[in-house]
Amino acid sequence: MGNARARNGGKRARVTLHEVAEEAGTSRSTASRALGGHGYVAEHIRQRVQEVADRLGYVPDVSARTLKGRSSRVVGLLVSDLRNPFYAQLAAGVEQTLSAAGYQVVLVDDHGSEERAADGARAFLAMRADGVLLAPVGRPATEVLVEHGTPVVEVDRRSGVRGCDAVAIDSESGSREAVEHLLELGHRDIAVVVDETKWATGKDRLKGYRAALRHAGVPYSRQRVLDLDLSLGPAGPDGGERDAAHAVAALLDANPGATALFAANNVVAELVWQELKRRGCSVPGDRSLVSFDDQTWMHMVEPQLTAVRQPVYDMGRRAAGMLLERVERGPGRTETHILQPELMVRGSTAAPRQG
Amino acid sequence: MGNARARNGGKRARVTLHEVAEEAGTSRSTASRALGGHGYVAEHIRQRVQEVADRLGYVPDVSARTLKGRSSRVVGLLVSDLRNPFYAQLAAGVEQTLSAAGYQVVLVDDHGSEERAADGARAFLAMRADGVLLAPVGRPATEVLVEHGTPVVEVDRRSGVRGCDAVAIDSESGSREAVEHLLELGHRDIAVVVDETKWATGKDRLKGYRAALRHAGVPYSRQRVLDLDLSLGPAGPDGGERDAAHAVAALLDANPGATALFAANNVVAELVWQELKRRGCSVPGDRSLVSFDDQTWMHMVEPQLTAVRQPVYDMGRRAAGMLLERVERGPGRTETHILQPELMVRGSTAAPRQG
DNA sequence: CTGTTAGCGCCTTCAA
DNA sequence: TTGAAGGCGCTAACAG
Repeated sequence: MGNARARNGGKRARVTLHEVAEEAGTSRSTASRALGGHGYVAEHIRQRVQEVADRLGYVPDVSARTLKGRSSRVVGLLVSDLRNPFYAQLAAGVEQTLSAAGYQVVLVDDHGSEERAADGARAFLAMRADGVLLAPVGRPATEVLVEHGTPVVEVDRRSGVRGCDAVAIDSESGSREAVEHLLELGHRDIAVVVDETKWATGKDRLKGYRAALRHAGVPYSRQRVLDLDLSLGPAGPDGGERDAAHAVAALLDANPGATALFAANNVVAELVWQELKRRGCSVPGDRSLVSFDDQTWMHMVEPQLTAVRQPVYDMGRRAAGMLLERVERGPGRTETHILQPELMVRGSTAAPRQG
Repeated sequence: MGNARARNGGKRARVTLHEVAEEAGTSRSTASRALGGHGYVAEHIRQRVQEVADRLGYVPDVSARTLKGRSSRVVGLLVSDLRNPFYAQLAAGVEQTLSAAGYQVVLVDDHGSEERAADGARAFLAMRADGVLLAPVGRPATEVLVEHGTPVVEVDRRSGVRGCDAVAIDSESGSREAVEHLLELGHRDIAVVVDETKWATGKDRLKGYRAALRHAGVPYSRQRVLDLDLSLGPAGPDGGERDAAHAVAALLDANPGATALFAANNVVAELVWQELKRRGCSVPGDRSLVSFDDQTWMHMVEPQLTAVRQPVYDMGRRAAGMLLERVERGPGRTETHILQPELMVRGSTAAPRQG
């Protein structure tokens, strides 16, 4: 079936609508209508054309279609690190919704680099993407797209650029809840490891941490805060991870009295967990640990980690859905959907020893 | 910078080469040459055109370029489940290599469905993708592509379709090594959980298991084999997982004497591990466990899992590299690269109790 | 109901 | 060194 004649080593010209029409004995327009299902076409003609197309293995050329002015049926997706399960789940959700709607997903991984993100945005523009979903790293990418009138939905993070929709998780309340849980258990000296506090989710998570402390009347101390910059670290393989591990160790050394730790994302949580394990620190005996973002390993380790669960896959689906709506409906009031995370209390948190 | 005049709510026509040429006072051809850097153009003209293009926020239209006959600079990537860290890593490696070479990656997740894979393949064809990377699910997808002369590199699995390159991990020797490790420890009753033995990697992994047994003179029994079909399970969320968990439980019940378990991929390993934990079975005390495919959680749990490590990210990079070569060089003898996995012996395997 | 015509935006001969 | 012309494959008017 579909025996496209495979000649001269597979580099033969593709079957075009012209050939299908010729073979079916009609004009190209008629053939186009027949295959596209628009306009009037005699049923027997429609069938004949369809049959010829199948026999010849005809596949319409989207570039021609796109050029002609219709939509490209392409959506760009820009994430920061596919190896991070968070982004993988996000991408999976996005792909799911988009492919169900007949869109193609063009994937770009910016590795946390603003320039790569902007390059990706330009590539989407060049492809005439109908819309773009991105977890912003700086403003340029979003700016370029919005300026050119491409619908954008920001996911997880927000660049602050006006004119785009967004879907995010309530980082502040999620982390506040996590820290309040620790406070309720009696912890007063709570250290925190964040990634990129200057903007993005890290900022809000730190805010939530501070809010919880303030609310409980516990003084805030910068010394308890470690701000990593994982995504922007040295390009070398694991170059940044080493440094990060050292930094975590230093944080623990500097805060021997800290009875609890709050890790602001899954990567950071892994680092902290490894370091605690490495130094034989018992959890939750010596220190309690909470993570923001719940990943597989967290409920497989012993003790299981208390974590703030984010509906990541759903967030991806949701964002893709918003984008499709925007693409259909055209410009209008932009919206931001905030999803609520959920604290999963498990074994890694308990009352401090000498509480 | 790049102040593309954002008019009428962002749906204005894009800046075209025509406008750039007009604004710069040249013909379109000259403008094209100036921006493309081909052919003769007076230097001052080139600069002026460039400047105008930047000012107007001109972005060349790839559909037009593609239509004109040049390459689309698009590569298709078809995987079976982005939420599986294996595929996420693979995709990350692919994206890395491809984007560095200036290609765009179109991502399709087929969820293990042959039809969706074939649909994806047709979409790649329609986009005139320069090449496609895929972890095959059945033959149709690869067939369609190869018939139409699109270069294909199969990754991890092989469809058996002739005319495409491939990169895979030596599943048979990897699993053989894993099982030999168990045999050396003194295990004789080794149960195995595989995914999709009928073809794909599961088949080879089972082969490796049998080869190891045969070599050691240990009889093979079908009763010790559980063949799951995770990817083809019911579409519903976790519908398949439930059944799978029960099946694993049944396997354990049916083989109370099994002192060791071999899980043929990371998903299966997770199921097995969960079930062992659920029934309070001590590892490696009561049962040893080895996994094929080493994922993060395996060296975070206690005891750490002995696992066959696959260079997944590298496999992705490698496959993408092969594809680019094939795209450049054109048709020729197809190649298959087999990468060697590595057994990481850790705490989940030990001599059987009454050995 | 069907065919003719006219581009979409770009690049690439071919003349000038 | 530059411009004019043609066409990639498709579709949307508009006649017939």
